[in-house]
Amino acid sequence: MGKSSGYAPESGIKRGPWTPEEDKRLLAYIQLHGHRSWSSLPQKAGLKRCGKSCRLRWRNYLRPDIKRGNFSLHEDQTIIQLHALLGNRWSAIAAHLPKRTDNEIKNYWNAHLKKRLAKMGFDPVTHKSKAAILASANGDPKMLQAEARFVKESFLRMPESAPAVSLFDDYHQLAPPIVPQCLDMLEASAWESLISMSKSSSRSAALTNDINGLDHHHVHDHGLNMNGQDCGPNFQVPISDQQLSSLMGCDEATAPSAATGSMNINELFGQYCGNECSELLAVLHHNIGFESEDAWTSLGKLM
DNA sequence: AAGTGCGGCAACCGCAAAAGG
DNA sequence: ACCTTTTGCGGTTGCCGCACT
Repeated sequence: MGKSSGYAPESGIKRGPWTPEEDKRLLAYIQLHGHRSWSSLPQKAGLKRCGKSCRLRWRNYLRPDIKRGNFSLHEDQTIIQLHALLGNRWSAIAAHLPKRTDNEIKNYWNAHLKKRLAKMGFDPVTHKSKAAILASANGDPKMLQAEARFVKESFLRMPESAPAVSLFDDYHQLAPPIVPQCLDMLEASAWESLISMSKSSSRSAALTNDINGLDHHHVHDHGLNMNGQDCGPNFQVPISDQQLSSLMGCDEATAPSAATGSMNINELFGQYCGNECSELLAVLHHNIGFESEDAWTSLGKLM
């Protein structure tokens, strides 16, 4: 494993996978003496490893307070949120996920979450929808304006659900004073797409001004219909088959039909996320907080 | 059953920051 | 204040096992 494995006779230092015997020795030594100096530890413990390797093995595998195995939905959510805030600062992210190592989180991100976000049409680096990035690249002033407003709103938003451990104890030390208590990029990206889609709809031209005047909190809290009127959580958004197909990145012919020209918001998320993202849909459900279970039941049928 | 391709994960490397002399 | 050593972090690599042909 690793870049170079096996025994390096010239230095007497062993590399590669750890054997159970080595694990046992390392564990026994640390339990007895602690690990004050990794550089001298291998010799004292009778291991033909470098201190760095011993430290890594302890940190990522042998430590007693390590949870291994599948990540929970809540952990997924926390990682995505923290990554949106902190980027690839795995140790900082791991600090907020008890019993998970930075290495494990990094691997999990690269192997699973990154791909899942990409599949949903979000850029895993910026956590923005690819449609918005494209519009930004094209310099669409309306989109840029909307995006700026959206980011601002996201940052000013107060939390509805706390992450596994309060991340802002540390975060306050790194960031300017005005920071979000909980920035949910998933939600933000989803609403961003939704709003920009509504704004670009030919059928909703008359609404554009109305929607321009609304932020996603308003939408979240009240919902709005095609006329920009509050109408509860089951509000409809205008969407054409063409828009839906472009959103989903497939042919109009193969995309699910929007049929009536407007979709229930929950159905829209179902279409948008695809049928393979039930977990993320559940996260969205949790964060966005729709009260209508019926809508989510119908969404379940979609999947 | 054997071969091949791919994804997941453990472990390594290089660099930077912190600590110690 | 400077140099050396140690520790910590993020990126990358390569083995292993599973799925597919």
